[in-house]
Amino acid sequence: MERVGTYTFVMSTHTKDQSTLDPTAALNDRFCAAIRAVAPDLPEDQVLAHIGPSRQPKLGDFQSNCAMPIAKRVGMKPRDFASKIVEAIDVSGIAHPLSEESIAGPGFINVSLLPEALSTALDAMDSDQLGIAPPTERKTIVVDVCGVNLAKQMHVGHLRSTVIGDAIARVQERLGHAVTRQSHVGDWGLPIAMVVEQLSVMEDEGTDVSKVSLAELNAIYKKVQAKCKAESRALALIKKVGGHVKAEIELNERIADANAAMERAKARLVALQSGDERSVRLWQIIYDTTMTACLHTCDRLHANITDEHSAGESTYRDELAPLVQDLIDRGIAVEDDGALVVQCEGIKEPTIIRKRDGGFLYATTDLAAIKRRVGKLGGDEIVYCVDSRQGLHFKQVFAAAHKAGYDKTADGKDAVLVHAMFGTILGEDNKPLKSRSGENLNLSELLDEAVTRASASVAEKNPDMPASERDPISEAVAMAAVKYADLSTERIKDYVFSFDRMLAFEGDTGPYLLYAIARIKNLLRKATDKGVDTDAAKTAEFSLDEPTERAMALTILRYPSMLKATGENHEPHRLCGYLFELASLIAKFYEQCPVLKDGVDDSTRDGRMRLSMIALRVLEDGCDTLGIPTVDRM
RNA sequence: GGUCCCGUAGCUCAAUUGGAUAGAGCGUUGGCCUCCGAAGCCAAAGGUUCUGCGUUCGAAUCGCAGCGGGAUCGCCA
Repeated sequence: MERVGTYTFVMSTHTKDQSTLDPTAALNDRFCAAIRAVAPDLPEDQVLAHIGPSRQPKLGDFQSNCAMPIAKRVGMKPRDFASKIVEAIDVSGIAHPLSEESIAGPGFINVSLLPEALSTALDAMDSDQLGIAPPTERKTIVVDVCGVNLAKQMHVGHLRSTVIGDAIARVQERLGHAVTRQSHVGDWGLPIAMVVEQLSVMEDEGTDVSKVSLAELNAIYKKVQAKCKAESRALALIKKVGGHVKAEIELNERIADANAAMERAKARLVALQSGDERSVRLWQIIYDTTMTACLHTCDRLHANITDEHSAGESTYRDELAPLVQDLIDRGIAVEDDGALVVQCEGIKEPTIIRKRDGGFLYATTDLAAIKRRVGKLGGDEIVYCVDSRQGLHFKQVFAAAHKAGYDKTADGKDAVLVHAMFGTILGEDNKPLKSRSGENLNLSELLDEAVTRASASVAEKNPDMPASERDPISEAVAMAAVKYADLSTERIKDYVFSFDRMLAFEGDTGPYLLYAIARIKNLLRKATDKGVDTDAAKTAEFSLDEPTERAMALTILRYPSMLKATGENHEPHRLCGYLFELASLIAKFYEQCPVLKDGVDDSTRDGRMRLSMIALRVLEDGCDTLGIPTVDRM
């Protein structure tokens, strides 16, 4: 076994290792051997074959770009070097023999697979794992997802963290890593204390606060938030400009009210944090009400986020003081203008971990979270799927954690800390998506509208379908549409939310993927109805004569490396793009390569059925890996 | 002002991590349903990849400068 370039493979031909049957790995093997023969003095770490799918399908199935970089190293012209490679290489059993005609442009070497190599590779991939081998090194990856706040309904801002975060986690799971999701619930700050305070007032007035809904809590949250917000800036302005005395008195009264409310909230926070029984009971009501609704929405979104993944800020409460003390003791945290801060190299802004009044902050909790995630949870890599606006915050926290050594894993390595940031969801006006009144858009209402729209389309396409069958389909189609729209663009970019586009059911959308799946499933049902032995087709010889069939086969073979690339930088949009490409090929195949129609001989029929079945499985596996629900018919 | 992110077809987005003639979808124009689902397929038109310089066999991609847009910058979370 040796590791060359980016591929690990086995030389022996008699073992049934899947990697030997993967044409990319096999070609890599042969090219590297040829490179060594032509340039024996080349250092081993520069023996790179650069094999990839062909950029020009007319010229071949694969290409090697090895000639250009290596030719320079050995002082040859790229085309001359390519000629030597073509002369020296042995591609027997894999590809058509190479010649001068295989070389194009500055030195690209085009390779066309032998039909039997293609079907052998497909055959090797036709297993439960679809060609995805266990990782050479199984890592523990902690993914920070969702992150709702207590007493607040989920809004569009939580959509991306939940959908992308879950997809990132699923991809790593699919690649064979141990994944732990963590939802950093905002359950411990002053805002929550304000709501607790308000609930206690309501309870005193005779309200049964255990029956308060999340919507009501949300309203209370907004109300108390506004109440406590001192309008000192406005007052200063009036004083400066010289406003009416009456207005000034009125404003002063409001500020006094606000200050009083703030004082009560602070007192309540102290009571809550010191374990006051009534405060804790009221807090628990808020927690349960919020989380029940949140987890329901996650479930609806097919995001695998459950109670066990919730790790609220409150769970760190006993860890904060010792952590801060540790940082003081080791001289990592220093006092600055009354506050306690950590200064990190290369970052001008200090990370504040304790306020002048002794209170802890967002960064303090996140430091404790890193410590727990690396230490107790054993994370080798911690991925934060959080809004890009928190870029500086995570840069600071990561640097501070590193300075303190909280990122040291059990075997002494530094855990990889990644902020997998995402952009804002915009409205059609290119501004952050808000409701007409300027508030955050409620997520479950947004999903409801998607379902309503999907349902109308499903009903239109299937007038005779009973509602009992239509409803779950509409739900799945709507979620697929919303999720695909969120996942299919580069996550760092903002994107414009458009029901019309994502649910138009045309083109590059979630429903298009579902449609491709539904059509093949229908085809297989039809086959069974016609009395075709579908089990026999599962082991039939693949039909690969048509260009579309070959293209499908080559695309299917790319699945494992595509998944790997998706996991590398946590970029679900790569997998989306691939699945759309595969679905497009399926649609083309469906038009051009009849399976059950008259005039198709049995072996072609079975060979096409087998190709369809494996394509279907890749598509379903891909959707599942992204957390996109699928349907049998639509 | 400092820092970070973004700038690709009329619109919304890709581009296998530096590779060949920059690709899709929507929209536009024109074809294809007595034939496995037309939520589909085929074809056409549409580009100075914001600008300039640089790095090299080769740049949308890397570097520098500028322009335009967004975010963020000590006691909220």
